[in-house]
Order: sequence, then C-alpha cells, then structure tokens
Amino acid sequence: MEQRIERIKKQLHSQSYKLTPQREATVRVLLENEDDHLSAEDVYMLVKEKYPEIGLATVYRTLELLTELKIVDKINFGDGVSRYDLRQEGANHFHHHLVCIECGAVDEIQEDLLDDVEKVVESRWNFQIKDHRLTFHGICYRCQ
Amino acid sequence: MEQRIERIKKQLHSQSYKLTPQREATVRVLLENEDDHLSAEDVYMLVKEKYPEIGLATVYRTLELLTELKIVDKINFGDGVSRYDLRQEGANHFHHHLVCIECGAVDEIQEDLLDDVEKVVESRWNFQIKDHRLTFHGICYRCQ
DNA sequence: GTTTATGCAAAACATTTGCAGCCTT
DNA sequence: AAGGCTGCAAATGTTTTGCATAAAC
Repeated sequence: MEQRIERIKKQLHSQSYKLTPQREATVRVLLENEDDHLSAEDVYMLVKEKYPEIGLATVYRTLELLTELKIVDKINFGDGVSRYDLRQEGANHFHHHLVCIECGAVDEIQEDLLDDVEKVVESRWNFQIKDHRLTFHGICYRCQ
Repeated sequence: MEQRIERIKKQLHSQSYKLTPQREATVRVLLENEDDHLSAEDVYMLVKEKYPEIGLATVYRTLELLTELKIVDKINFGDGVSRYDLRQEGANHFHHHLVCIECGAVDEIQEDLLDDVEKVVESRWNFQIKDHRLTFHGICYRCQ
C-alpha cells in the first residue's frame, strides 16, 4: 500500500504534478476499494470520512488527472455515471468486466483474453490497438 | 428500407406499441445514418428536418423503446453522451467498434470475434453471457 | 512571488418526468 | 370515453468551470 502510494507519487512528480493531501486521500480510497467500481460521488463520500473539507470538484479533478496518467481507467456501464477503476500495476491492458443483469454485481477478469482477437483486428482491419474495453452482460454465478 | 420499416412496425405491434409518425421519422433517420453513431441530440436535429414539430423528449422516449426491443443498441464511448446504433437484422450479438484516438472516427466490425472467448468465460467464470460490448481504442488505417 | 491546487457556488449538459392536450379507436 | 402518445417546460443528476483564497515551491 505505502509502496504503491510512493510509486504513484513518483509518477505524478515525473509529470510535475504534486501528491497533495487531497490527492493522496483520494488515491487511498481507490486502493482500499480496489475491487469496487466507484463513481465520483462514491469516492467523494469515502474520502470525506477521512478528509471532510474536501470538495467534490477536487475529487473530479483528481480522478481526471489519474485517468490521464493511466493510473485509473474511467468506465461507463450504461447507468448514467462514470466509474473509476485502478489499473493493475504493470498491466498494459485494461481488464475485462462481467456485469450481472440480475443483481448488478460487477466482477473483473484480470487475465487478458483478447490477445488472439487483437492480432486479427490489427492485421485484418489495419488498426493499431492502444487499449480496449470489453464487458459482458449476463447472469453471474451467484444468481443462476 | 421500406421492408425494414415494415418489419420494425410489426415488431412494435407485437408488443402493442404503435409506429406513430414521430417514431417512424426517428427510425428512418437511424436507417439513413446506419454507419454513424448518433447521439439523441444528433437524431433530434436530423428528425427535425423532416418533422419540425417533434420534441426532444419524444426522441429520447423512442430511442429508449427501440433499445428495449433490441432494435438499437445504446453505447457510450466515454464522451458524455449515449449513442444509438441499429442492430443488424438477425444479429444475436452486438457488433464491435474501433475508435480512432487521432481523428475520432468510429468503425464497426460486424463479424463476431468473441465466440471462443465467450466459451472460456462461460465455463471458467460460470457466467451466462447475454450480451457484450467490445471497443478497441487506437489508430485507424487512415491516420497511420 | 509565481505557480499550482483547492473549495465553493454557479453553470453547463444530458436525460427524465409531470402534465395537459391530442390523436386513434 | 379511454388509452396510448406527444410537446413543452420543469426537474433531476452528473460533471465542469470561474474565481478568490490558500498552499507549495
């Protein structure tokens, strides 16, 4: 955890951004809820517990910054809000998601299942892939 | 075109919805711009050319209805708006997208490249897939 | 001291909803 | 007369922006 914060701090510094207390509190919330898919509002509520003076705008600005630095990925599951998902350290692809249409749970697939598909797309469509988004909608093991 | 409208009309009737002039005008805009990925506002502007009295709320309600009937798919590429994409007739999967990060173009892949991946997900994660969303972000052939 | 970041409030958007009136049967 | 459907305006919910203040370098 601390090491991970340290590395994020370096990443910010390398682009001449600072890890302010507000930003650190926000990052900690993301780290502590790595399995969830928090909206900006969710993050705001959780950060406020430790840092009550923080403003919602700061949270939005921090999440935008982290997205830009590819520390988090911004994703939208079709309900009106954006959600923010920490990237695995060293991962060069965004992980996949399983969204249950019964209970709303969102599970993650960390494994990259798209290697073969991407080779086909790159050669057949002559498209140079930089990133991807793959989400399955269906019924999770709990709801079956 | 006319036959396609006719089939959509039947599909609506089978669920006891009507194909009103407003709905028909909206469907026509979608058919005429099948290659694009129009937002509700885009659709509204285009429908207004032929049917100036239409209201934006009606367009939203029609798009929602068409989504429910799986005539269109609602998709979000990460800019703040939902886009609406006609499903290929008879297609049982939603097609894939290539979004160019240089020029913003969105190309479609009609072929289903996910058959193998879905088999793995269904058995390994015990997840019953009903639908999927796959988007690649990268550089299109035009921008290379 | 100049830049960078923050908090608040207001603004900007996208989307949804309430409701009175309008068709169609 | 009843139902579904529409247009308008208002309401809602999310995200962004302007600005004055505060913190960091």
